[in-house]
Amino acid sequence: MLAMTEPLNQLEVWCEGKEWCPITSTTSLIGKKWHPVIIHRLLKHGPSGFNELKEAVDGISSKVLSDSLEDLENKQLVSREIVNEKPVRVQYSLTQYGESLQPVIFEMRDWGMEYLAPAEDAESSTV
Amino acid sequence: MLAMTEPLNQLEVWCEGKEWCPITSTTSLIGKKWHPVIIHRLLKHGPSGFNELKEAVDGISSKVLSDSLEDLENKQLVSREIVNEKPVRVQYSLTQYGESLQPVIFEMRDWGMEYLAPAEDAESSTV
DNA sequence: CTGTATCCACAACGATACTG
DNA sequence: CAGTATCGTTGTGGATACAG
Repeated sequence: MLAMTEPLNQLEVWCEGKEWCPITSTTSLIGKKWHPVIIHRLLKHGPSGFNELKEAVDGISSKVLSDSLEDLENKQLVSREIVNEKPVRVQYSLTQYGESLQPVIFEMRDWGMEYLAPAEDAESSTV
Repeated sequence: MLAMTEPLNQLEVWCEGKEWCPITSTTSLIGKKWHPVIIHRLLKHGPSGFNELKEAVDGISSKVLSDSLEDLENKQLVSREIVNEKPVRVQYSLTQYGESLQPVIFEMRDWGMEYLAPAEDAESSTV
């Protein structure tokens, strides 16, 4: 009811008619634990260095971040560029393809904000 | 509470300030392989039986579907109701909470539709 | 029809330490 | 700064068979 009404008809065929499923396809790309957070960070702050990401994500280890970035690179969602040789400086950024995920990531974020936010007594903080 | 513009500022704090992250929280709920597809199916077709889901999802085994549904139940996203005793009939449906995920799931689906759809020469299918 | 019981395989994650 | 090397643990999924 949101936007399109026509193109979605195809969906019924693909998704319920088996064989190919847009959702399964999408999760196969961003379904790993840290992928959405990493992508979100890149969406919000633009190109970032390895350690910048490591700080921002919080909780992720070097290895897992490294693995995740490599995976995202293979999937063409993130690009890796060496900016400096001396003190090695690498920059990770979203490809156009990766940026197209913005609506998905933001929707996930917004939902989490609305339904999973830790209890906040802020409203009735007048007490 | 849906259309918020203010609260999002909090996000920067929570998500980049560490500690709590809406995206990580969301993926911890629907981040498993089949969860999004199952939810999507329930969104589109409403309450369904076990085998109905098994058919619809395509590729999922009894065990994994069972495990997934149990997990979704524990997370309060899906409710399980026994409709009939004779020939056992069970019905799975989304809770209100689960239904609230619609924007997220649809966004994933739409993105997949747009960017991952298998090449279609449908345009020139006049043959 | 609606599951459970097993068992196995492998991917994913995490902690720690080390390197250019 | 930007990773890699190990190693171990757990998670997740898949195949098959069986059961209420």
